[in-house]
Amino acid sequence: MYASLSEKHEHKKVLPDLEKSEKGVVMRFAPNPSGPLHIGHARAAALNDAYVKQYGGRYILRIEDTDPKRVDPEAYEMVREDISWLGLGITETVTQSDRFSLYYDLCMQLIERGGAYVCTCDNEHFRELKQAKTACPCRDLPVATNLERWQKMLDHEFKEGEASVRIRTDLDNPDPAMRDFPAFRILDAPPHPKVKAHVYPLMNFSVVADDHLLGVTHVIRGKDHIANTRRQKYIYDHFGWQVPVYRHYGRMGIEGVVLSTSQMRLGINEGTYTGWDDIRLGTLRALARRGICPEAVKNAMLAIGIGDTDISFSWDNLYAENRKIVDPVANRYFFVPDPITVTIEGAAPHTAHAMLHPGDTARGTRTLEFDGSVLLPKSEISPGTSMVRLKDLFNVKIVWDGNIPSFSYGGDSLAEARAVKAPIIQWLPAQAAVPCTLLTQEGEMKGVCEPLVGAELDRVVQFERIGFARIDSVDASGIRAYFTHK
RNA sequence: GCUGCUAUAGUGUAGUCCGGCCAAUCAUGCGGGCCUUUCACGCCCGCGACUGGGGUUCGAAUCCCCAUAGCAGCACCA
Repeated sequence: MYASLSEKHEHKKVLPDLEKSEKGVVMRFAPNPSGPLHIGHARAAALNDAYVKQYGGRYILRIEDTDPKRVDPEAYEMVREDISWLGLGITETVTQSDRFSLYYDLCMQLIERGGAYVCTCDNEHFRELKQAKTACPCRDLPVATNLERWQKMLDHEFKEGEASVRIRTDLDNPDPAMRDFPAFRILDAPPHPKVKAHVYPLMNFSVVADDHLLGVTHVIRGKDHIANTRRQKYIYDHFGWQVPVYRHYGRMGIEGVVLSTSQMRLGINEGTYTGWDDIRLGTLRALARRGICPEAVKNAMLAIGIGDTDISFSWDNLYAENRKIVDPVANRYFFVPDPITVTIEGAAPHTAHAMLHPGDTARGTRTLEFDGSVLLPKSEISPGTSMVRLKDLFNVKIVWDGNIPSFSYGGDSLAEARAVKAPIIQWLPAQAAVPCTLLTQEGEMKGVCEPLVGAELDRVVQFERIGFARIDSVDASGIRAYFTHK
C-alpha cells in the first residue's frame, strides 16, 4: 500500500518506448552551425539525450555544415558551448565538412547502381516536368555517361546551376515532393569556411550517408522532416541499407521571443540586441544569462515529449521547472526598487537579522543595521498607508499631512502589524545600500540592494517580494542583475 | 493546386493501438484558504477539456465517414 502511494508520488515523466531499443540505441543531435542554439534546438537535443540515457548507447553530435551560405564560422564554438551548458551526454562529434570525400564516394557508387543521375536541366524546366510526372532527358542516360558527368562536376567543368545529382525515385509518386529530388549541387560561391569544395551534398544525401556510416538506429526530429524521411528511404533502398526508426514530433510555437537566426543576427548588427545572449532572445545563452538552469530546460522539454501535435511552448511551465531547482538554493536578499529615503522618528538603533533562506536556517542570516533612516520602495508608500512593517525590523507608523507623509517608530510587535494588516516590506539601511539595476525583458528597474549580493556573482538569488534574479556583474558602479522569473 | 500529418481544460500532458473500470490523469496557470516576519516554498479546496456533425455498437475521447481548423512538404536550406 505504501509502495503504491510513494510510487504515485514519485511519478516521473517517462518517454514512450522506442521499438528496436533492446540492444541500446545510437542517436544523434544534428544542428546547423548558423548561430547559437535556441530553445527550439533544445527539444531535439533533450529528447535524444533522454532516450540514449534510458536505453544506453551512443549519442553523436553531428555538425551539419553542408551549406556554405548557412554557416557562421563562429557558430561551431557557440554550438559546442551551448551543448556543454545543456549537459548532453554526447559520446562523439563529427563534422560533415570533414566528410565530403565519403559522400563523393557514395555518390559514385549510387550512380553505378543506377540510383542517381546527373541532371543538367534548367531548374524551371525540371519543375514543370516533375509536375507532369515526366522524366527529364538526363534520367535515362547510361550509367557510364552519368559517371563521366559526375567526374566533370567534381572537376568543376560544370559551373553553379549547370548540373546536379538527382536521386532516382518514382515519377508517379502522387506527392510531387518525392519525385527525383536533388542530392548534390554545385556552388561557386561563397567559399566554405572549413573545406575547399564546389560540389556540395544536400541534406538528404549527407544525412543518410552519415546515419548509416555512424550506425544511427533511431532518429527523433521535427515533423517538418517527415517528407525528408520518405525521400531518404529511397536512398536507403538503393543502397540496400537498413532504415533507422523515426519519430517526428510536432511543431513548437514559442511566443514572445525572436528565434530566427537571421532576425537575431540582424538585430544584433543593428544594435537592437546587445548580442546573442540578449535576454529578449530565445537562445540558450540568453536563458542562461537570466538564470534558467539547463536541467529546467531539459525537464520542460521532456514534459512536452514527442507528441506529433503542434504545440505552443509555455514559458510558465519552464519557469515552474526552474523554480523547483532554484528556490531551494537561492539566497534571499532585499532589493528596493525606485527607493525613497525616509527618516523614522523615535526609533532607537536596531540590528535586523534576516534569514538567508527561510527553509534552511543553517545557512544563517544577513545583518542589517538600522540607524535612523532607511530606503523604501516608493510604490509601497502612498496616501492611505498608515502602517508598514519593515521585514525583520519593526513597525513604522505613517501620518499624512495632505500628500506629505511622516514616519515614526511603531513598535516591534509583529502581531500588531498583522492585526492592522500592515504590509511587510523590504527595506535597506540608508548607509548600507548598493546601487543595483534589475534588467527585465521589459526594461530596467533601478534600485538598491544589500552589499552581500555582491558575493553572489553568477548565482541566482531571490529578491524578496520581487522574484528570482541572476547576478550578472558586480563592480564599483554597482550590481547588475537579470530577472529570472517570479 | 497536389501530398501528408494533427485535433483532450488558458498552456503542456496521460488515456486513443486492444471501445466499457474515463461524468477523463498529472503538471502548470488562475481563484480561495492554511502556514509563514517575502506577493517565494509547502499544504488544502476549487475552476477548467474529449473541434463539429453523422455512423457502427448494448456501450465511443477511443472505431468509420464527412466537415472545420492548424501545421508541414512540393528548394541546387537544414
